[in-house]
Amino acid sequence: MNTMIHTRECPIETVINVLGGKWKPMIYWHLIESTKRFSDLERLIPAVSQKMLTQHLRDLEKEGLIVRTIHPVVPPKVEYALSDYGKTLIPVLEVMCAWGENHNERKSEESAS
Amino acid sequence: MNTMIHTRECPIETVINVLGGKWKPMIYWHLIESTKRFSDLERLIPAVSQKMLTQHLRDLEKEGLIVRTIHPVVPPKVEYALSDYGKTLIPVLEVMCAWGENHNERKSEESAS
DNA sequence: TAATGCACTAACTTAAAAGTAAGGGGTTGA
DNA sequence: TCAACCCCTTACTTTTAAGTTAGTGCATTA
Repeated sequence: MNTMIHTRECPIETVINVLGGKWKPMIYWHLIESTKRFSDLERLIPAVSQKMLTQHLRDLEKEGLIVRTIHPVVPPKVEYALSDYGKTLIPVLEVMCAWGENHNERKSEESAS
Repeated sequence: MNTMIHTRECPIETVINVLGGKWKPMIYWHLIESTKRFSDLERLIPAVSQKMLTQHLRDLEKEGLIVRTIHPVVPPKVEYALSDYGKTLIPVLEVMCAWGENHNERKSEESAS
């Protein structure tokens, strides 16, 4: 029995915090397709710095969305994959994605007035 | 015919940008319930500063999610309401909310180990 | 007469996020 | 021998977001 106080954040903000880094949606997106190595992600997202890539991968790992597997070989091989739990975000992403696409449509139409 | 280049952002990021201010989810949330005045929102979200409230309301208005109605009376009366378009975000919010709640559950369980 | 409510705006400061640059350590290939 | 690969870490700077404080103008209320 714990009597801890649940000062839970707003669940919308939770989602935004989990995916809210500048590169997190893109990292997550690539991992939906398949397991990727650090260097794969660097190639797929050329504009991200190593520092930010590391940091965001750590964040996603802490949230339990991805799993980091180190293969003790030389040169080092580290693989990142969505966890089973991480996959539960996919339908959320799909809904967000659909709305976001529509919104982008809308905005490019209005700018083409 | 316009030949503009569509450098559209990732639709996930679109949603995050639209809702991504510190107080935007909460503002939006209160407006789902009903139309609110500026001072109503101040009362409902005591921690927000007037500056940030104004700024976020302007952002949401620019995105077309909310409508600002000025009643030319003294003292001034300004009402904020979700637009019809803004209401299309509700189901997205619901999906995000469900996942976020579950995630918060999960995290408070693991911290109660 | 003085304070309060309303819906802001502007100038400034602080905090958080992201970017930049350099290094490390062991191994293979040229 | 020397660079390249791999997966980072650290220290530092820049950029962006958010917070703080003060002020506006008119009208009602105390």
